[in-house]
Amino acid sequence: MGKSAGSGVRIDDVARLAGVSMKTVSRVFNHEPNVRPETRAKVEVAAKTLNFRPNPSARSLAGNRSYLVSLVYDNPSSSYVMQVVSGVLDACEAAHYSMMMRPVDFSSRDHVDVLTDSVAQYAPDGLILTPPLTDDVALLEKLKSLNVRYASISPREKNAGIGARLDERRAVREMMAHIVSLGHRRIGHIKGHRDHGASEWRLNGYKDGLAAAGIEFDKDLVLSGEFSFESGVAGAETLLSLKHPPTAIFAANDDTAAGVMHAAAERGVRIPQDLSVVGFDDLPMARQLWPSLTTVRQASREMGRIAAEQLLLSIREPEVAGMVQVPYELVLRASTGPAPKRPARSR
Amino acid sequence: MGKSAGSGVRIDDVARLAGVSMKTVSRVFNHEPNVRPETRAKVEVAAKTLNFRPNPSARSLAGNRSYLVSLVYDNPSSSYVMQVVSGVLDACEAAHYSMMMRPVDFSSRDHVDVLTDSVAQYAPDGLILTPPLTDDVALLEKLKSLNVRYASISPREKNAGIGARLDERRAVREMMAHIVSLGHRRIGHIKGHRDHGASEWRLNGYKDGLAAAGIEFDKDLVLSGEFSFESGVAGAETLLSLKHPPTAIFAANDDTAAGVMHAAAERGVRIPQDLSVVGFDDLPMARQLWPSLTTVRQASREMGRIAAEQLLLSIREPEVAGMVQVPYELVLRASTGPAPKRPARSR
DNA sequence: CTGTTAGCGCTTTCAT
DNA sequence: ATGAAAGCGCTAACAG
Repeated sequence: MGKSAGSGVRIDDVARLAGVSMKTVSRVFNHEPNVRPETRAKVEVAAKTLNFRPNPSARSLAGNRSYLVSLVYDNPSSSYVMQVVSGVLDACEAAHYSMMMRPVDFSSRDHVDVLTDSVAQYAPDGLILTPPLTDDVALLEKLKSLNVRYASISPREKNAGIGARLDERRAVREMMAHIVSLGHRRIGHIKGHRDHGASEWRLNGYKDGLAAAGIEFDKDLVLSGEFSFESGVAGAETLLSLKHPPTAIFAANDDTAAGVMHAAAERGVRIPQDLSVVGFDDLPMARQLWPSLTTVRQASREMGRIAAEQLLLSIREPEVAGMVQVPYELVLRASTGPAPKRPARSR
Repeated sequence: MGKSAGSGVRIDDVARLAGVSMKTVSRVFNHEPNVRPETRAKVEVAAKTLNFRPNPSARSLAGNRSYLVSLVYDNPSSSYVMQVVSGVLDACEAAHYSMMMRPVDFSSRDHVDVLTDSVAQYAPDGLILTPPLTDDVALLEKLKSLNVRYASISPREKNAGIGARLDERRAVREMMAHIVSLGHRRIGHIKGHRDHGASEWRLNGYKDGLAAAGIEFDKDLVLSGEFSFESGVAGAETLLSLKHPPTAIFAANDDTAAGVMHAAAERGVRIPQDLSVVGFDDLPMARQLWPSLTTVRQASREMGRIAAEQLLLSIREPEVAGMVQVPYELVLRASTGPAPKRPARSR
């Protein structure tokens, strides 16, 4: 009950059993060089026999590092974050690190202080930043000045550093090619939240897709949004009320696409007969919508794992850590179909 | 960069400035009694001036406790867990504790060992258990034998202990009364996962509701499920294929309800004109389905916070901590309506 | 009510 | 390649 060590086994017990010094055991457990393989083996056997587990507090105190990674996120209810959590945990467990959760309200004025305090208090060995915190220049400056290491998931190009990203622009361009191949020429887009780099990449992918098909960009078909269900509803209502409404809508993410489908259903616009809808993310809900949603799969767990791996790697070998490209995948489901002869009309 | 203490201020710096001993500072920071109010004030001023933050590792090591709470959960992608996370963090921050995430695969054979290992390694001062781990008798026994404290969220009656729960049976009974008041007499139910106490409570609430309305229980209208979208689809397909299909379906949770709506849409069964659908949980998606889902709101964040509070309370005053009832709320939306003259039929 | 002393279990530094 | 001793920053046990 709250005993600091689960088992009462300490490092000198292991040392005694293995017939070496404490320091040697320590070396083995920290993967330090300068230990003869046979010595290492002896120690490992002894440790296993006694079921030794180094006490994290003692380790941190003596070693002056916390073996702690802090996952910094903004949206506290999203299932996206849970995916990332799983990935970060995967990496941490493998490296005998632990992870703490650090929610931070991006829109609040003092969010930099909140994070700074948290860093001061827990002294994590590094942070994992998720969007849009990855692009908060004030925050990044602060972290640099404090010499706090961090890895980013899907940061904007200019803030790259180390972490994991995905070529969203290219993914969307490919998806657009698919839509075009179904015969669509009037394709609407509802943008993501302006704080997110993803919004820009996806918009650019949309433009690329139009250009590749020789379709002129029509600003009336592009509406602002914020990655939310509500903005999908609002955007779809506007688009479907146009004199020449689009026959397909690319929503900046799955939540927005769900909103589009909601609005369409309410007006009696059939999907995909009257209107094709595309999202981005491939949340679990994408399969569950009716009709199921065509979207781009973003492997968030994978990205969490990779970002954490790069972070931990950067502690040992700062030079080799970097920004890793993660593959995407187009998931074609039932919300897309051939362009109708006549554009969508409310009934 | 991974310095153990954010600021280099230590307890004896504070002691010196306040003109007291280290131990007195320690007393103040741990809310121990036997400190004169004015001494306490002096210390607090000094600490604030120096911006002192106790080093967690040193605290844990010397105090033989970790100031750590472990959140144990099974479903690693659910947004339910994220809600609970937020609540637990709220409580932990207030008490200067930290939280670790401990995913555990309930269906895996060695999940008790996984958890035991985690406890041995990190020595959390307590665990927060979420369903269905709350009712894993082997696990609970193990924890008791190891003297590991825990609080449970929505455990079965017999495993109660301390934590937070909600009167789900009564909530469902009330919801059933609402459905009955709309004129429905043939009401189907798709059950939850059999490992979860919630499945039983919700089934019992369903039966209570029928009994209260003088409707005879019909076992053909009750199907097994597992809290998943898929089981909602399957259940609805069976129910809607019945010779006398129900005019309303109470799904054991929102995911299942989403599946029911999906299956209904596919068959051209209109909601709520032909079929009323009810869920349980009030996930964000409940608002986003079309039509929006009538359901029971379960305040998961609140429950997480309360469970953590009770856990922390039980460390200081084991006698006063207990199982706290959290209120529910019926959320009536668009998926329920008057019973049709004739039962739902596929078109 | 307050202070002194002796560790907590590990890693560091510096020898060897 | 290995070891001995000296702490890391805090709290427990005991004094006063």
